[in-house]
Amino acid sequence: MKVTIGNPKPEGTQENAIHHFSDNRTTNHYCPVTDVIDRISDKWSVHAIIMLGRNEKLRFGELKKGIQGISQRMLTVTLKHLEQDGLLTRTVFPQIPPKVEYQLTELGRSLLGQLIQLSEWASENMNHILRAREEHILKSDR
Amino acid sequence: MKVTIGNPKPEGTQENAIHHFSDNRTTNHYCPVTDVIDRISDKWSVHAIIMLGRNEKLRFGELKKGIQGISQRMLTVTLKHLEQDGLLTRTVFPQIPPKVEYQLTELGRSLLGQLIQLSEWASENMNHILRAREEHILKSDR
DNA sequence: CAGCATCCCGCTCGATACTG
DNA sequence: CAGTATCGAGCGGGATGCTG
Repeated sequence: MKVTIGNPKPEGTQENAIHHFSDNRTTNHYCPVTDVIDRISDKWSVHAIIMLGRNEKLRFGELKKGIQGISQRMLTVTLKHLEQDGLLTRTVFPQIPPKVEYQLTELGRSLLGQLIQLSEWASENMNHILRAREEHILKSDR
Repeated sequence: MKVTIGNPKPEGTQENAIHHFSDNRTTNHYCPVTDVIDRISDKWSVHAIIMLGRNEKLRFGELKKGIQGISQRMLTVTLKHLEQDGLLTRTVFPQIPPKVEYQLTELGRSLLGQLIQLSEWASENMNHILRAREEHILKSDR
């Protein structure tokens, strides 16, 4: 597997960490930001990370109960992805009935920090967005 | 339209801005974080915001060229959403041929700041994630 | 309890054609 | 140039049933 990190076509000046990232799948170039966005963009992943941020260790069933509305299938898939990305650990206790515990890694907690930042921004700015939406509805009515 | 901001079921203690947010669509409760995640999670929205963060003002065609791989349809939809949310402004110049300019609002630039944070985190931690993935591949091979 | 396998519906999105 | 309108394939993800 061969990857190139950074901007495929470095046109213009870019002072900060913003890359012009293109789709990782349709091109043979690779960009980190797209990848993280892909993870953040998965609603269930975010839910799972936040749950584990608040509880340290959780079992499969506990996560299922906590993440309201998630299907068993999606929880399985989500946890598998997060484990593959090294964001959480999966510990199996070989006993009957089986017991599996999930826990954020250091990397996972690091990402959690970012999500908290994001949620704080959301809380602070949501009223702006809601107002903008309502104004738009009014505008389209007349 | 009636919305309630915050946690539908305030179980346990939550010290910071993390809400246990449920799906805005399947429930009649509303939570700001889910809404912002929905926006962030839209890959094309992120591309558009970053493009406009680097260029101040852009026309439709310029955005289409800059955001590699986006279809004309999705660009239209994306820009409409972002405008409705008050993240960018759309200025029409009544002339032939028509000319439309898009520009981030203050709110949009504020969100851009968050995205930059995120991209910096991604750049710093991406190698961790990549390594985790490769190790997982090796593990599944044997 | 903690999953995996399968089926299948619905929505997203790309492709295409047309307009002011 | 900057869109709108329509259609159809693809697949994300829910429901269900079965295992160790």
